[in-house]
Amino acid sequence: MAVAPRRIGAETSAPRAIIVEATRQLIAEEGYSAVSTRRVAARAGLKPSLIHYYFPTTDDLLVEVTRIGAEESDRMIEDALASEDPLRALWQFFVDTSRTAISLEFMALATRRDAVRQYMGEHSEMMRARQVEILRRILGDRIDRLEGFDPAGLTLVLAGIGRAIVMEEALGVKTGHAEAMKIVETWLDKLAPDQS
Amino acid sequence: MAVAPRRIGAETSAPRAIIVEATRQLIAEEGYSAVSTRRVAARAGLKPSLIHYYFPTTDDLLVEVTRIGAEESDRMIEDALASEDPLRALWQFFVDTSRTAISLEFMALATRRDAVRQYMGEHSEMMRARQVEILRRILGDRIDRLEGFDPAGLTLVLAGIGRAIVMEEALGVKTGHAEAMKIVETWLDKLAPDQS
Amino acid sequence: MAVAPRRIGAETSAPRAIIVEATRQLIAEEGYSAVSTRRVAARAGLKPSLIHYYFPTTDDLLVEVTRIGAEESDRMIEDALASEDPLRALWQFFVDTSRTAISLEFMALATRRDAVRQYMGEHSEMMRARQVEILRRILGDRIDRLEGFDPAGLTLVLAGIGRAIVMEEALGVKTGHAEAMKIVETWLDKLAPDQS
Amino acid sequence: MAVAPRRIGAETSAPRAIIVEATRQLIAEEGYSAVSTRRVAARAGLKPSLIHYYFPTTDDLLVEVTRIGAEESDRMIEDALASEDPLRALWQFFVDTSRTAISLEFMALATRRDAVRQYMGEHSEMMRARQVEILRRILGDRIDRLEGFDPAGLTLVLAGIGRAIVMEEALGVKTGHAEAMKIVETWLDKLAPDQS
DNA sequence: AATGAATGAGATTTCATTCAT
DNA sequence: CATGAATGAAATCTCATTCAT
Repeated sequence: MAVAPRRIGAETSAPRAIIVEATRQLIAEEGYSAVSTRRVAARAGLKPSLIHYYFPTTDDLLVEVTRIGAEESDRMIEDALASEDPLRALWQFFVDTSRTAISLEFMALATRRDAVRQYMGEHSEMMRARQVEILRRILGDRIDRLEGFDPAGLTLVLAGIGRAIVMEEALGVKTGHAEAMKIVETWLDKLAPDQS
Repeated sequence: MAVAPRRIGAETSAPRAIIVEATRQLIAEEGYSAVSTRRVAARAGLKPSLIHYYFPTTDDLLVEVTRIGAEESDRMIEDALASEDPLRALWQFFVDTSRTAISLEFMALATRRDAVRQYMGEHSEMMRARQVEILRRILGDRIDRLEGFDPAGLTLVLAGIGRAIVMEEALGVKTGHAEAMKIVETWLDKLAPDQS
Repeated sequence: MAVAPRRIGAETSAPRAIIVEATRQLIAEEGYSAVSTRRVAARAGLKPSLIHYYFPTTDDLLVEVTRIGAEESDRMIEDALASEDPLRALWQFFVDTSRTAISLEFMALATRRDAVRQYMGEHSEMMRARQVEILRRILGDRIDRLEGFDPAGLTLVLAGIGRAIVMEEALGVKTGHAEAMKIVETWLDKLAPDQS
Repeated sequence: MAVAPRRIGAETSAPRAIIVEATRQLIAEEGYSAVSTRRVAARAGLKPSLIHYYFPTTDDLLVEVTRIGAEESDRMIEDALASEDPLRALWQFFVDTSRTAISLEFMALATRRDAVRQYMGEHSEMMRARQVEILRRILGDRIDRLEGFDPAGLTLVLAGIGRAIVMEEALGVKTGHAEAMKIVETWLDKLAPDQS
């Protein structure tokens, strides 16, 4: 866990966890711009000063929340990759509305905060590599059933389509969603393990 | 255009256009959260009060910038659809870094501002429908060369993949980009008009 | 009518009357602090600049509205004094909720605006004298039926009690209202003309 | 006192008391509309930000000043009711220019601020009831010396006449004041305890 | 007779951060 | 380990008024 060396409060201290969770909720419900010392304190039921005691700057807090969120995503992706039909499970993860919505917030946040961007970049690269590694092993030659496809391209393609669907749903856009999902299903069927 | 009847100042008035352009630049360079009376005024070289004279609320300004940006996108998409290889041109548009980056900002903005979200939703739906209409006519039976594909799904798939590539590039992520582009190129080749 | 010599728009011009009426409504509904160039213009359906064209300063407008309101009160008081039972009619006027509420606004306004205070003072003094003159003539010796009473004191007493009742009603206070009205009725009965 | 649980700073903290007192003076001298962060800070000799540290919203400050002012009135009324000639002492309180002037300001304030109106309404009702209770006990049957009078009506009548006199004095109106005071004196004489 | 443009001032509120205890 | 106090900066918005046309 040795990630942030200059952390002050003990990593397992209750207030610290409460603050991080309150911030996560705030971002999920009102967007990253709603994150402020006061708002977080109010939601956590703690004094504003305590937020700064645990997280000297707002950036520190945002990076930590990003890190915790990323770790949760990691676990979900690992679970997906370890399931019976890893590719289909991965796709389910990519179109999971609640997860993707907050992950888009983190992405928007990354464009504003250098510290967050750097963490997100490194972590995304790492997770992409991890997915590719697993998929390459699991899919093996089956990937050739889709002309021009490669595991690395496939993960990006699925992630991009999933995110687009979730993003557009939030805007009320519907045209093309069912059709896009059908296209993806065609691929998943072709690559499914039981398809001998 | 007959959009905002209570608009102050002619649509072509110099300060109005200057304000909108300054705001667009600000969003492109520093994100939508950088938009504030002072920042816009400073960049536009105008007095802060004048911003509110033309745009009573920040929402009014943001909606206008969104509208102007959407109109520019419309023109680019129409140009793409009217070109020799419409699908490839559309794809070029979707991976155009400068355009997509700011469009992602508008999307993030939409999650925070009701007025922007509504406009974005309606406009996106409209443009999606327009693309589908044109592609359906242009591609005709050629769409069957790609198993499971349909024009409506195709536009979403291309847009999603394009956006993902641009977004990840901003984070410094590279794995899978070349491979994803190769997958798309395979489709574009198959659907290209000259491939009789 | 020769009241304000430096008036610009013709006194009978339509916009002028519309502005004054809009301001009166604004004061009645939202209090004098709601009076501003913009708010008045919005309610009158006119351009903000036009308000300043007719009333160079906000004070000019407020004094005019005060004047018009006072003139209306004058007419109502004159009607009361000319009626069959002038004293009872006067009392009815003093407890008329809608009239008294706005008159209290004018009073609050008077404490803030010198021009309004001066006008209000002079006008109140004049109307008090007018009421005393009429009551003295009408009541004659009947005033002696109330020990220690005098027409001048009587008008102030009735006005004060009426205003207190209206003011307190606005606050939701009820205790003593019915009893106070009963006290006043005792006086009115004693002084009534038909009581030979 | 246990009124505002979320109050920042001890009730006796120096800056807090200074702010409240500065606000009270401001209201007394220039009216409630003169109350603003800047004005209060300037008069209190404190930084504007500190005002909002102690009173997050202007309403919070106004309600507090109203509450403090009401408490002072309470004490004065209790003193009056405990004196030798309670009714005369009460009347002295009602025509005390400095007290009544600011109390009229609070009343005007109540029409604009919901929080103040509610507090004022509840408090006025309570104090009226308190006065009635004491007067009923003290006056006993003597109240019958005034035809049609009742303790509840009497307090309202005295308060209304007193307020009217103070209010009109501020406008420079004089007619009827001496006469009205004479009427009240007649009542006070009749109800005085020593008149056996 | 009317109006659009412009602007300096100020109101209200929120914020991140520092510091002393 | 925690917190109350304090503050400079800025965000959003409203306002009265002036001026040129």
